[in-house]
Amino acid sequence: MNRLPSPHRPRALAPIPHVAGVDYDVLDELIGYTLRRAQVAMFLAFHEATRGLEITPPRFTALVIVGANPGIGQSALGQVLGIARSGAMMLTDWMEQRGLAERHQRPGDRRAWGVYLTARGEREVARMKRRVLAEDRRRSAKLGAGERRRLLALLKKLAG
Amino acid sequence: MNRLPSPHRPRALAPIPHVAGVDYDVLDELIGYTLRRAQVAMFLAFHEATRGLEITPPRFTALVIVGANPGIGQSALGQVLGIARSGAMMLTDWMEQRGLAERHQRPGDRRAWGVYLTARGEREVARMKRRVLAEDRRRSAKLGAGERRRLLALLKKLAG
DNA sequence: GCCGATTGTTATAGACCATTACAATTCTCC
DNA sequence: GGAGAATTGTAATGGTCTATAACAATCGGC
Repeated sequence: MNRLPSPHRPRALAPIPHVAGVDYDVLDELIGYTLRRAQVAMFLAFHEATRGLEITPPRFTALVIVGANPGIGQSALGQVLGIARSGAMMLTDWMEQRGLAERHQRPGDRRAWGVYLTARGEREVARMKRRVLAEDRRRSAKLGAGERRRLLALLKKLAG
Repeated sequence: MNRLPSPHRPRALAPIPHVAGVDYDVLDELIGYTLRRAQVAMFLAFHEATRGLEITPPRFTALVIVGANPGIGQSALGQVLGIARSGAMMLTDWMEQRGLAERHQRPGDRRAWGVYLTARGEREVARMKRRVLAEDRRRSAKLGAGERRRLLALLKKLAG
């Protein structure tokens, strides 16, 4: 089996299969279940693209958001990620320890810190974005370009 | 905030929002990210449908699979769910403790047990299925019937 | 009949994340 | 202008989920 260097192991190393001879009953009519199977499949694409990088989807998302919104506060970061403030803080700690981001005082407010990518962070995030996007496209190449666009639109409509 | 009776708490109580004024950069072009947002949204539908039932998506899936495939072994169950055998066993323990399923010897093989729904399990699972399906449809009603079908097809094609 | 594979099981450990509480600071509004 | 409410980041704690590893019993192929 495909072992990983213990920390930062993904939850699933293999896609959720559709086992032959098994009756899936109502599951195949549920958007929720089908969504999850597709998500696991695409998670593998992400894992492939970031192999050896000690990164996870939340970390990647945090890096991209900080890169595109320099000086964002940790509460706002948590809100965007859909996690609690304490979780956003741990992500920020991680980014800082890796030298990818820094906290800087913000002039207006002495409570809020404001997170910024470092120069090295900018470089690495740009590289990651290229790789993740390429792999996401490659893995979803089972769909044609039109289908891919339509899927994105449907998903966004669903997520509101 | 919306508190729940400590055990069996869902991971996310609120949808992942699209915060106004925030630049999402490449995220909005990633199937993986968009998929996750949609999945969280639909998870809330599930949570709504099973409120007060001490159930989770893996538990529900296990119950449905056992119901539709009586006598399935725990290894096969784990494979269908995409989890390790040990996890399938704990799910089976849970179903048994709740009186929803039972392990029975299977004639051919004295290693494998074979899981079956109890009469009460049959009843409860039927009820759950109705509720979950109804809520899944309700929550995805933002899409028209045709869009919903197309989304299902695209997701299945993606998950392979 | 023996060796490898498979099944269920148990124990352990780690990742992830929410909750709670706290101090510092800012905001509200009278 | 001042008191109380709200917000920010932080730290400590705990719970849930699930994989990993090791084990005994059993089966299958040769």
